[in-house]
Amino acid sequence: MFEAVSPKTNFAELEEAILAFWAAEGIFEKSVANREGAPEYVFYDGPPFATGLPHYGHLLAGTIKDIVPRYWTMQGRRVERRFGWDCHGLPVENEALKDLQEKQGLSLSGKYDIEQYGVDKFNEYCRSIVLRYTKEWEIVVKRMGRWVDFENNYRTMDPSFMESIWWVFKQLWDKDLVYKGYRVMPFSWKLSTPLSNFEAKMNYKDVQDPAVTVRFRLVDRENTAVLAWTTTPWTLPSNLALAVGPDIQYVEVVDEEDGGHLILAEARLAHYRKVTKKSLEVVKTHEGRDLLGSKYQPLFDFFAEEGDYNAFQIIESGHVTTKDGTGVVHMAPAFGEDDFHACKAAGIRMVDPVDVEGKFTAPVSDFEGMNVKEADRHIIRALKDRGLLFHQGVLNHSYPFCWRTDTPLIYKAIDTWFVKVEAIKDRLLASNAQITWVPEAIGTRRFHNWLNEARDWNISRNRYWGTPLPVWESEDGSDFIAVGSVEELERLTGAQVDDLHSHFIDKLTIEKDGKTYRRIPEVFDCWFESGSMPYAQKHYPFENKEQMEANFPADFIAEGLDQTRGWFYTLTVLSTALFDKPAFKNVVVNGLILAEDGKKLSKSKRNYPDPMLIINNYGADCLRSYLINSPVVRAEPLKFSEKGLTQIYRGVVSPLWNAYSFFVTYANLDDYQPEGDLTGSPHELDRWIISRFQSVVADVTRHMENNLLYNVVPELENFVDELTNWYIRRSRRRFWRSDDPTEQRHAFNTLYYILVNYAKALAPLMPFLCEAIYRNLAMGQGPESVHLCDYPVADQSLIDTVNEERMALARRVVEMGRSLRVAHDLKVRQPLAEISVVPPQGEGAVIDAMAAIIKEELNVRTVNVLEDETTLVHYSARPNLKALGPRLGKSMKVLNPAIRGLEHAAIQGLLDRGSIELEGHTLTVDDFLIDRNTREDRVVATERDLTIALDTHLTESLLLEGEARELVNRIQNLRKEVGLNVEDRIKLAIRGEGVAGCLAQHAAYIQEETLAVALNEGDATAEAHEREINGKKVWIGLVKA
RNA sequence: GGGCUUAUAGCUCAGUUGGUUAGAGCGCACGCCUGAUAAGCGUGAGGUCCCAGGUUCAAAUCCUGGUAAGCCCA
Repeated sequence: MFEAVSPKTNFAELEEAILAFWAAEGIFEKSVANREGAPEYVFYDGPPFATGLPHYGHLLAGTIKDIVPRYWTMQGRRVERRFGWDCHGLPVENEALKDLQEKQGLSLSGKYDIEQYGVDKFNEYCRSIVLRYTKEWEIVVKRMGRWVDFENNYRTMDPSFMESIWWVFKQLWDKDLVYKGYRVMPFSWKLSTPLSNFEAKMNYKDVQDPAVTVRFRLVDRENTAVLAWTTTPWTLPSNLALAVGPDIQYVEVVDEEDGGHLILAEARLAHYRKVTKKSLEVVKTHEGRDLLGSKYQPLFDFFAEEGDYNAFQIIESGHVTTKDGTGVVHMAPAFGEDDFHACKAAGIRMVDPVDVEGKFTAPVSDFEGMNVKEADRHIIRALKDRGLLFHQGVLNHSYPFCWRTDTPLIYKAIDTWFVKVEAIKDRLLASNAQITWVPEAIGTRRFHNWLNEARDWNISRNRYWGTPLPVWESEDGSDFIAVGSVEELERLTGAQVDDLHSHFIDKLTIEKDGKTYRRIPEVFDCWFESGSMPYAQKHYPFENKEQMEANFPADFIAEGLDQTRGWFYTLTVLSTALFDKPAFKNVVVNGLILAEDGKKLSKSKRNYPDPMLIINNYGADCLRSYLINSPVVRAEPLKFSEKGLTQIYRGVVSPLWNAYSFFVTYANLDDYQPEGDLTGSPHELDRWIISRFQSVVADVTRHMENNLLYNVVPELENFVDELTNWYIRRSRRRFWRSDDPTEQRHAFNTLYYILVNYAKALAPLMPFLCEAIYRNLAMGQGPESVHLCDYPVADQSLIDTVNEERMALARRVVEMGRSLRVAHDLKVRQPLAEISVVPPQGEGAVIDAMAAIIKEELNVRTVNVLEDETTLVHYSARPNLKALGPRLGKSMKVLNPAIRGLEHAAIQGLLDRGSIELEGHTLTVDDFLIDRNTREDRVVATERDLTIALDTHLTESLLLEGEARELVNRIQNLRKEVGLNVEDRIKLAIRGEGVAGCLAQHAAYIQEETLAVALNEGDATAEAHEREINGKKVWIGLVKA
């Protein structure tokens, strides 16, 4: 006996019971251990931050990361799955700062505050909070059915992980792929720290800033100046160049005030005439490129010596526009990213006279110690006094402010360590070419373009909680030592090292050749850390050397689209730099999950349902299937909708479960045991569903091999429909009538085979339901879990194409028949004498073979195969373009209307003779598409090569039979109304106009269908119910026998 | 501003190498249901394939240029 299965099972409870079973029996561990010695299928898990709770995006990625490894496990591979945590970085530091504020009232903001609080205390605080949500993560991830090892997880803050990062860095160092440079970044002088671009975007304000237009006097032109405009006057003392656009038109105008000549963009002239109320007459025009190389006098002489190093000349920059200003841009390379790059290209050195608190330093002696913003007005005054100020105005604009302190940000060059990505660009592209991307365009276009335009990678951060850069700098700044392991550090410093965080190692100094080396202050970008994951999770090369090398690169990873610039990139850069290989061979990229209204998921707006609520309502299997059956698996956005879940539930989960419940119910009634050859039934329907199932297995296997997960669910929906709404519905009686035990056994064997193997095929996608079905049906035979089984293989010998085609034709006839009945208001309960079928060429025998099914489905007495259809239809013709087009080309222009104009008789002639002459061409039947058009006086339907007609003439006999069926229907409804069980026997009484004739013919049929042991005998009239049949009244009474 | 993606029925989406009358589900309308399932079954209506050009005998499909939305970068 199988365990009874209710069609109304609570799936959430069922899933939890299965989770308990997996945990108790260690099924996940067994699924890995069972494949010991088998070829590995290598999976890398991208580490999330545990500073927040998991959302749908994580659940989706987790589902993909579960389905694929489960599939390959069943295909015989050993798949190790370790969870990882991203522990370092700014998000953690910010969380810590917030926490310290809330819990201890400490308002630490910026470099000095943190250093005063103590980097050791701060880092340890970060360490203490970084894993605080891991328990919640584990609960949700497990509840989704994801199998992943949380115990042997990796953490980017583990000493072993950090040591491998050092090793990776040292490799790059030794390959000369690391250098120190500058980068212009948003900078908070209040916090004395650079901010990320992301942080800089967090607090924009509308403010008024001074907008000054300044004269830069040319050296070799008497009384001529170039005008440049800026909203940051404090950067003018650091000016080292002016930039123009080579293709921009410039004009030279006369300033009537002093007769001097001024140069500015033509497009900006009108603006300046307006604001200065001067006529500024044009005396000359210049192309931007003609101005390149012109020397000018520096505004101030603080950095006059830079003139010897290419400064104070006009250079070009692609960023110059004529939207505002003068079309000439003042360049202070320390304070603008575009300035920095343009000056670097022109060979100009950088000067930075502003300290970390935003104050001018000694070289700018006039303003030394003054905050830059405060200095603005003093600088303007100085320029005015010296006649260099052309115009002074005010600009309203949106400007970034520090999100922590609300002070204006400045842009400032800071020391930065880079990896030379540009130098290895070709190798990166070569690595990418070895990766299979789903969807393909991400790899061939998006990622390819990104690599192609890659700039050197800034790997250092001026923060605290991270893996320190293992670089020690000599006191005079002339020499660096890079350290690649703990052992090396211990050897160089003589100290014992247990923890690599900065508060443990920064005090260690290295003495070499009489010089003292101290560690530089920077820590790694956390992307460098996660990009080192393939090596660091194994503590490579300090441990697991052979194991790691044998299993690199990964077979598979799966992450979101945002990782194109994140993990996908850093993995690829490091693996290519180190080993000239990609870090992964296959990747599935998922898109963004949005709320139902198309907006971003937002906790505060509550525009999406809580994941745990969804899981409890629909089950994790349903959620998994929904997520996987959506555009999000092709890297497009998904609007999360509960309706979509209902659809999966109704379309796949519920019918599958009901089919299973149906099987168990009847199998138990007849004490069925699977025995013998389960696929040996000769029955048409059995062979059909078994054949269809092989195709499904073959298709799903193909999709899984290619990681095309989004193709899987539609395949299943279609099969479930075929299984329940055709196979089971058509086979129902075979399961409950045991007059032919062999026939019944075939039916049970078939359905048993389908369910067990379907459970196996679906197990990676719906691990819970499949486990439940498998465990009940297997009855202790075979492995204890479906996930320990091998994946089913499509058996080609069971595929019967002829059978499938026959069934498809029969289903088409039935569908068209139903459509005809509805269109002509002929209800199915009324039997009809005959259906005439004009089958496609040569398919007459098929219709004969399928006649029984057609008769029953359409309630007709006979199926008549017609060879000549012309009594039912008349013809029209269209050209078969696929055949004619390539052959006749342009002639189609005349042939097309000629063919469409052919009359019925002409087409009939074509069909008889096989060819026709038209417009000078000889055309055969294959060159045409013949349409059959129904004649309006007949009940005829036609569709492509198939035509059917219903004989609607109702004889007395047909009417009586129809009446009998109506009676059965009313009686069955009554049985339900009075609360009888399906197996209860009844005594029946029927009275009414003209029912006598019907009863005389069909009493036995009525009794059999309604389980009536007596008809119109004895006491059954007591409770007579009035009903109507075809406009006539009948009275029906029934009592339980 | 740049790169990529998307645009097909009221909604969510399929649509193969260019080929004829472009499909599904939901929703809607009508009908059906006691022997698994009302979270069911059947039938039907519903389309300017974003716009404009181009290539071609033939374009939802290929090309060019727009428009709109999304993601990433600046």
